[in-house]
Amino acid sequence: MRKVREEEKCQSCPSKGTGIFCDLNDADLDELSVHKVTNTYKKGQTLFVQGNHPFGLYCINSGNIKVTKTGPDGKESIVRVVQGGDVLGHRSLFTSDYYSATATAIEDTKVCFIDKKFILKMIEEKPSVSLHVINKLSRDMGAAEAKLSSFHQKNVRERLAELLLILKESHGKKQEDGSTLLAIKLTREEMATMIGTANETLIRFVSEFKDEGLIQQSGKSIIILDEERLIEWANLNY
Amino acid sequence: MRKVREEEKCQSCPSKGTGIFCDLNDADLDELSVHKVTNTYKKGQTLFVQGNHPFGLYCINSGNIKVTKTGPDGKESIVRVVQGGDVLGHRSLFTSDYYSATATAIEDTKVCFIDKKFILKMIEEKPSVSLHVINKLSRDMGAAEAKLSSFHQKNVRERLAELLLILKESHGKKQEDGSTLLAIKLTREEMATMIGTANETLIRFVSEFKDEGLIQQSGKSIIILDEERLIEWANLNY
DNA sequence: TATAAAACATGACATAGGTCATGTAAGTAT
DNA sequence: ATACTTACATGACCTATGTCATGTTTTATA
Repeated sequence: MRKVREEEKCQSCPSKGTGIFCDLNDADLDELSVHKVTNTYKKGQTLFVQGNHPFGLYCINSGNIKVTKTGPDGKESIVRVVQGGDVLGHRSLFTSDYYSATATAIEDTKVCFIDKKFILKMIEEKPSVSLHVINKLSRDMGAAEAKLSSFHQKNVRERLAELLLILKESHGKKQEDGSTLLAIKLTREEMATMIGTANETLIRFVSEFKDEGLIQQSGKSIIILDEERLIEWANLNY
Repeated sequence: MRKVREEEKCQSCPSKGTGIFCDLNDADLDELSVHKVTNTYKKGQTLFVQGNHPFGLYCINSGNIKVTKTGPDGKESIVRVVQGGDVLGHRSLFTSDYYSATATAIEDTKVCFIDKKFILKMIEEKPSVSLHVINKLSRDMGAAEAKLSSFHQKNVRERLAELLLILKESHGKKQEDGSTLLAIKLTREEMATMIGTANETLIRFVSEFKDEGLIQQSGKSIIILDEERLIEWANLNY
């Protein structure tokens, strides 16, 4: 068995408890450790590109990554954001299609890569892994369909409030003063593409929310001050 | 073992070859037959309702079913259409959430119901089943994300062209004269909610497409006359 | 530190498409 | 066959939001 440095073992992965491999025992994790390689990506670097052929699964150790689709005119939309503990590239892997989206690091990230053959073997042999994959896909699918109906049923202001609440769930860090810091650095342009609007429009509403004391900025990040009122504005489904 | 009428066995299901159970052997199918019940739903009847608790998996034998999300104001959006051979209700089942959408028959349908316990056992024991579920979810997810980016990158006319092409893939029946009948009866209202627009707006563009000779109507259904030009108008990603 | 390049911000203006009103056609039930 | 409901269709109008222009601030780079 290949020698794996202690700090590169899956056992010491900070995302160990949350990912699709969280139910594996030590022996299985050892085997997994051997069949993966760990890479780092700096902000702006791409993990894979729309149209290319998949050859394995990405397992995020740390850092945020955006998944974008590029239209025929070159316009980019963020369809999903993944973070430490998530897997990435599973969709195209299991349909053996080309990647239908591009994954780009939005900050420095550490990512493990597991080759296709091994992950498929894992799926076949370890029900817990496939159940976790199904679970992950189901959740992502739920989020995607929720966004879809929002497009039809909500205006930009409501969708922005909703986005901020979603980011709070996924990236929120509670501060001492009770407010919540969104630990993800997105440009306004990027946020705009997440809710399908123009960046000028998004900026206007962000400013409105600031003026109304719902949010505030800390450098590039956003702090949520008044979640209650944000929930009201979001006009959530229930 | 419970007695199952021959015509209710999964072996004689018209969707047998396409669904998530397509790789099972006769013995497994026999067991599955015992653990399911077959129901029929008339047009307009609901299989399950947003907010309710899931207790099993629906496996569509025949007929089209719409999956809708209802907003806080009561407005309905179709997020997906499922047809014979598809499964339904798997998402909420595996996340053990409440149903996040409502499923309604848009024509008379025949549907099998498999209880939760048994389907989870199946997933654990039959890797082929879980792989097919993963595959199905991955495809649905791909479709959902494609729609998401369309919302941002395309206008209503383009989205309508795209919708017609998608329906052609899923429900198209080639005619002798080379045209393609969409074998699904959707109201204009329903089509409108599928692409996130108002029904008046949708009707205008459908009329435009008719005037331009791209499509024609056969009662409630649509016939695609000129796919080539429709593809051009859809402005597809590739 | 200076300079270039992104990102943020705001005003002016244009327009796609939503809303409302009204009418016709086509199913569905009595 | 007649009434009634639901779907389709089209015009008039309005508004949310996209686009363009311009300026400022922040961040990256030489």
